[in-house]
Amino acid sequence: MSIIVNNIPLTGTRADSVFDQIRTAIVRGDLAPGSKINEPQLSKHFGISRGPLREAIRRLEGCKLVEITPNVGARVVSLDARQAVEIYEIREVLEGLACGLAAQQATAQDCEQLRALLAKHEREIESEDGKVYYQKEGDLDFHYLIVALSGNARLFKLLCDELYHLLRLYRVQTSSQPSRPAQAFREHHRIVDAIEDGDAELADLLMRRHIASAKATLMQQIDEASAE
Amino acid sequence: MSIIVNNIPLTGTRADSVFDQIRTAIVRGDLAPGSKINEPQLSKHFGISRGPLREAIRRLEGCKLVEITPNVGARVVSLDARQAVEIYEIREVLEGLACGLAAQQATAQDCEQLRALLAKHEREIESEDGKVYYQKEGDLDFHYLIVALSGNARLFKLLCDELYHLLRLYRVQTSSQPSRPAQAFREHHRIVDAIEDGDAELADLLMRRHIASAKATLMQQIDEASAE
DNA sequence: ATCAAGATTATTGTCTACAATGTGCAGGCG
DNA sequence: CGCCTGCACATTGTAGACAATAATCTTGAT
Repeated sequence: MSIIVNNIPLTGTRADSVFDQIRTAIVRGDLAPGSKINEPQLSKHFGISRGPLREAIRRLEGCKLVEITPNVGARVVSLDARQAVEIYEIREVLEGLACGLAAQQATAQDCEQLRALLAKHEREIESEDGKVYYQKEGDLDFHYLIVALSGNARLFKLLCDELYHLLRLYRVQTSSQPSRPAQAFREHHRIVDAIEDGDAELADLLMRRHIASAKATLMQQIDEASAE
Repeated sequence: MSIIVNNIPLTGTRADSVFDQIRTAIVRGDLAPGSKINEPQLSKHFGISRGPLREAIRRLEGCKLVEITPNVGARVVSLDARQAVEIYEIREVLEGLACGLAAQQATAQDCEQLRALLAKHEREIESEDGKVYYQKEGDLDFHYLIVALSGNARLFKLLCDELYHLLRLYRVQTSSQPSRPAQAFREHHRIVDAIEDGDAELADLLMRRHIASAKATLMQQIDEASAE
């Protein structure tokens, strides 16, 4: 008899389930960055023993979401601005690559899907105060889809299973809300244009610029913070 | 009282030690790609219980060196040519980034170190049949140093703790020996030239080309193999 | 003879208990 | 008064035993 959550049967082990739950808790900010992970306490909270919990923690270490010190324990990672910039530098080139590959391989149907996604975002922006919503969820959708279209499975895992979680953690940690949604929306359209044209070089360039903008915004915030 | 091996005190836990040993065994080919990891057997071999061993395996999963199927077990990853190309695509842009950053930040002393490394490689090539040696060890040294000079710690970890191990695994798996050492040597020199000039854009470009050449060689081998 | 169903074995998943290490506090000494 | 020492506690690391699941083998029927 397997447990059912959200109509999805949990096929995995307890360790897998707890891994997911802790990861979500971390990226949502429920577990404060830098806070210590207490094994007896957490195992009691999830109703499992320390064995599977420790396995889950090791997997979280693989995702770079916790840092383990031997004989001391694990702590939730705390990203400073410098590290966030490092991640943006990496993301910039990786998503540029993904976008270029997507431009080479995307079918007409794929492009349609991209357009549909942008249209959906536009409706959301125009209706309710979608500005917050857009960059928070919609932006991610867009980037996910492009990376998926790249056809490079390892690239997808690297970006979607690791880097995006880390960036989300940073945003929650710093309570930074995404800015410039209107401009981002225009940039997204141009990126899709390039993909439709099969212009890999341009798609690469535009995506890099798109992310470089976000990086620049971040670095600007850092400068302002350090100025005062 | 801590155990001493090779004059280096083993500060970590048994799980850490076993993690290192298994990782080495995998990338050296001692554990065949695709082979199943038997927990009772391995734990007996290392003289530890299954608990720490399982933690080590979870960490190996984080490095992408093993794949775990719930209730079935872990297997050493087996990379096919397509996956190797995916890794090269990623490596290409990441090392391009690293090289560009290195060009921006390298001091005169850093450049000296790079030159010294190349000189050492040259001696090794000229003396014994260094052609094999060069690309096998020396090439890695060169790339390690450049990535270190980038100043991006996360990039260093990503490349040196993950991707390089995977590529080494692939080389062992396919028994592919590195080719074109002389050309690679020239390319290395030009890359250092660009770094010395602080020309980030050129350094980025040259490093990308350098790795793209290796990628092309790989893809050519794939084509030849599929042609017959 | 082949396939399927059941039983058996092996392996993974989990739990509990114990050992080893780190942490914090109290008391004594300079 | 401050600092060091040593004990007590908490937490992490490890081991072994048990439960659950998958893999294998046997057996029987068609």
